[in-house]
Amino acid sequence: MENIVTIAKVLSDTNRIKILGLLLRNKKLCVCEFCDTLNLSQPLVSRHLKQIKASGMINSKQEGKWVVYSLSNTQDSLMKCCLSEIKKSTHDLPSLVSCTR
Amino acid sequence: MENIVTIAKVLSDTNRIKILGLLLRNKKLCVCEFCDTLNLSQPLVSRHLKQIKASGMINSKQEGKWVVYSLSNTQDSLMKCCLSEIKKSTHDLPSLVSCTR
DNA sequence: TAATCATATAACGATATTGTTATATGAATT
DNA sequence: AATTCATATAACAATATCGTTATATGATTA
Repeated sequence: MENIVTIAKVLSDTNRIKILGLLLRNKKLCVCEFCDTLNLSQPLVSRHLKQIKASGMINSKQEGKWVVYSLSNTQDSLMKCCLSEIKKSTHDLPSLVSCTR
Repeated sequence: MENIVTIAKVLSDTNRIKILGLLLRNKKLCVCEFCDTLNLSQPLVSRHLKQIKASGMINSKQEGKWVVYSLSNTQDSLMKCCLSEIKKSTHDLPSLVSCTR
C-alpha cells in the first residue's frame, strides 16, 4: 500500500509527469535540459528530481560538471503501467532543448 | 496528463486506498460501513468519498437512509491497473463491519 | 410533525507541498 | 588559486491537504 502511495505522490504533480515524460523519450538528461525544455526554474527542477529519485523511479550520476538523470529499469508492474500512461499523455511536450557544452 | 494527476491524487492517501480496497471486495458499501470497518470518523470518510467520486472512480446512490458507494466500471487502463494493484496490496484489511439495519 | 438516523458540509489547526529568491557546494576551467 | 558553471539546499510565502469538532441536511420512523 505504501508503494502505491509513494508512486502516486510522485505522479500527483504535472511538472514531475513532464520530467518523466522527457526521460521516457531521452535516455539521459542533465538538470539544465529539464529546466530549459520545460521552462522551469533550476531549484524547482532539482527538488522535483530529488522527490522522484526518492521513490526509486529514476537515478542520477555525476558526469563531469553535470548530474545526469535517467529512468531506473524497474520490474514493478505499477510503475511500468504508469510509465506507459505517461508516455501516451506526454506526446505534446516541447522538443528538447539540449545542453550543448 | 491531467487524468494521471487526478488519479494519482486520489491514490496518494492511505485511507483512500483502503476505501477502494474495501470496494474491490464488496460491491456496494454505505458510509458507516467504511467508518466502522476502517475506524475512521464519519466526516473524514465522507470527504474522502467525495474526493474519490470527483475523480470518477466511484459513484454513489441513495438507498433509503443510506448512501451507497460502488466502483465505477471504467475502461480507463490506468484505473484498471491501479485497482488491480490496490487489490493486491489491501489483502490485509480488517474484515467488514456491516451495517445491519 | 417531532424525533432519530445516516450523511454532508463548515470551520478550524496542524502539516505538507509548490514555486520563488538567495545562497551554498562541488566540479571544471582559466 | 580564482573564477565560472551546474546543481543542490535553505528560507520563505502561498496554497493545499488531513483529521477533528460542531453543525446542517435529508430521509425515515415513531
